[in-house]
Amino acid sequence: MTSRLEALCMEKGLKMTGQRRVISQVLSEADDHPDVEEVHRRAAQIDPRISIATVYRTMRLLEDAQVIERVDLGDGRARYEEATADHHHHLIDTRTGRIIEFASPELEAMKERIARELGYKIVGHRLEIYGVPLDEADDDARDEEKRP
Amino acid sequence: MTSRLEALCMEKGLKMTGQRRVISQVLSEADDHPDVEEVHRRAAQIDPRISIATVYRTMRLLEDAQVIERVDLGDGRARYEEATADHHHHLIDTRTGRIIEFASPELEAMKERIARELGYKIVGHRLEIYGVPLDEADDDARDEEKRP
DNA sequence: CTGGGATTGCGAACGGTTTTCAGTATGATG
DNA sequence: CATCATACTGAAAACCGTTCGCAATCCCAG
Ligand SMILES: [Mn+2]
Ligand SMILES: [Mn+2]
Ligand SMILES: [Zn+2]
Ligand SMILES: [Zn+2]
Repeated sequence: MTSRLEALCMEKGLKMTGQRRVISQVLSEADDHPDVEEVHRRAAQIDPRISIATVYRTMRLLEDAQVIERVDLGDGRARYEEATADHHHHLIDTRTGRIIEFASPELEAMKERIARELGYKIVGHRLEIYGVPLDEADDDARDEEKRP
Repeated sequence: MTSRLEALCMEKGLKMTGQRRVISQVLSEADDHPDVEEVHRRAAQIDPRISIATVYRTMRLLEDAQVIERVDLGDGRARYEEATADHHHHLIDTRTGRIIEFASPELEAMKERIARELGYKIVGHRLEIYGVPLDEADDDARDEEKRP
């Protein structure tokens, strides 16, 4: 069956090759934020003769076509997720690497207001929060108390 | 004369070499967000035999010592600025590359609240806004009207 | 002054990404 | 359904910012 992303690609008039079909499927089934190597790993499980170069090329193609979005989480590599109607940001658990998505209309509005006050119209923005679970953060505080 | 950053380095007990003095001076005099190559270019004007490897090493040293801060503006390389008491973010003019600094306690508070609601304590965060001047943005809008 | 650990310059190595190029597959056309 | 121009692919090389290994040099506590 054709995946969500494959359908989207056809709508956009992209030439559908076997490789693109496989990569589209992988990305449609993903509910995380895989990097290129991870996409390649998953794609290779479906068709082992897909090269990493093709994955790189396809990710760029899909990004330019606005089918997927690049996510920069501060580790050296690009991560990706399916493009969605609803905009969101990421909170990264620095202990586990777990990624929590969140959206905040108030925050978006505030950001918009700040730009306007500076005389600018926003064309893009980036926000990530790095954090540790509140209970484990307590542990940290206790640790520091013991070593002043 | 010893630069602000050189004094700071000595306070922190870092061994002061000629190269570190020059790089400290360059960074003290900078009021922008230079990348490593730019710092090297400026340092080489003072002492042409400073190598880029030493600049890389020194930037990391100063960053670890919290004397400077790394700024990630989304172009592939690391940029730096003197560490200041007051935290701020950057609005990048995508037309000119100009960087405007701004701070917003409300925004920081909101971000803090969002993390708390998700059960997290913030240990770091990143926010950049990319924009175009409001008047030029008007031009864009007009352009699009003419080509619907 | 001096000795020895820290620092430097150079070039090689690195990791993620892009490009080159010759061979292959796609899908529009007849 | 066969043909064919064209776009795409795999493999390897190039790229780019950054780090590393090593021998030579420098700092500074004694
Ligand atoms: Mn996401
Ligand atoms: Mn700044
Ligand atoms: Zn947002
Ligand atoms: Zn902030």
